[in-house]
Amino acid sequence: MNKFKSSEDYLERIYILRKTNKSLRAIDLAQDMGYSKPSVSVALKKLKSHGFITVDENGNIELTNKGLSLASYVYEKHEIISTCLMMLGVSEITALEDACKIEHDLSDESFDALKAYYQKLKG
Amino acid sequence: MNKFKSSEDYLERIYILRKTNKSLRAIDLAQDMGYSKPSVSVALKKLKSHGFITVDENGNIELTNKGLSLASYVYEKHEIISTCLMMLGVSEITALEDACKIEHDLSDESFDALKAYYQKLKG
DNA sequence: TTATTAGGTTAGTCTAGACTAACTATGTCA
DNA sequence: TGACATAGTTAGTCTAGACTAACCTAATAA
Repeated sequence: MNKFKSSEDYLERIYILRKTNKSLRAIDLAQDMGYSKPSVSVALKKLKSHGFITVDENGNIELTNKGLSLASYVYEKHEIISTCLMMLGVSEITALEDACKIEHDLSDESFDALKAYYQKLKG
Repeated sequence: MNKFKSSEDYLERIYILRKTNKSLRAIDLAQDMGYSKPSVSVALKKLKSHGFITVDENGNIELTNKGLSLASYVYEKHEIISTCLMMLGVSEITALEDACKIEHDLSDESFDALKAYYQKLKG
C-alpha cells in the first residue's frame, strides 16, 4: 500500500469531484489538488495504464469499476478516520488533514476494527 | 513532519535499542532495521549534521538532548497508537506495524486527543 | 608478516513523485 | 487570417531514501 499513496490520492479526489461535477478533466484535477499540469498528466497516464480510469476523446476522466472500487474504499477510510478523530475532539480541519495521510497507512484489519467501533458508537 | 519519516524511524529505533543495549553502532542498527550499511551510514550522517545524535571514536551512537526529545515523542506516539488499536481488537503484530506508519502522520493535535482518550480509559 | 574479517564510507544507481520549460493542438476573437 | 488562450504532453531536473560496488582502516589469526 505504501507505494501507491499518490495514486490513491488521485483516485479519491477523482471520486469526490465526479460526485458533484458532470465532467472532470486533468486541468480541473490540477487546480483542485494544487499540482502542476505535467504532474497530473503523468499521474493520470499511470492510472490509465493500470486500468483505474479511462479518459475519453474530450479529456473527461471516468473511474473504471476497478478504480471506483479502490477509490470508494479509500474514501470510506477517509470518512471514518476523520469522523473518529472529530469524536475525540479534534478540529475538523486537522481531522481531515490527518485522515488524508493515515488512510494510506491503515491496514484492512485496523480499518475493520475502527469501522466496527464507529458503527457501534453510531447506533 | 512528512519529510522526516525516515529520520524519525532511525531515531525511534536508536532510542529503543539504547534502552537495552550498552553500546549501539551503525552495523547493529543496519542489522536491526534490515537496511544496508551504506543506507545507515548516510542516514546517521544526516542525523549527526542535524544535531540529533553523536557518534564517538568507537562508533557508539548516542542521542543528544534534541534527539532524545524527538525520539521519545515518536516512541510515545507509537505506544499509544498501537495500544489503542489493540484495544479495538487489532492483533499485536498489525497494531505495531500500523503504528509505525501512522506515528509519522498524526498531528500533535490529534495525538493529544488520542492520548487524552487513552488516559481516560486507563485510569 | 601476510591474509582475512569487521565496520564504516564514498560514489554512483534507481524509483516515486513533485517541478519547470517548451512543445503541440485546438478553439476563439478581432 | 492571424494572434492569443486553453488543455495536454514530453523532456529533463530535483529530492528522499533505498540499493550495490568498491574502497579504507583496524584488529585478529595463520
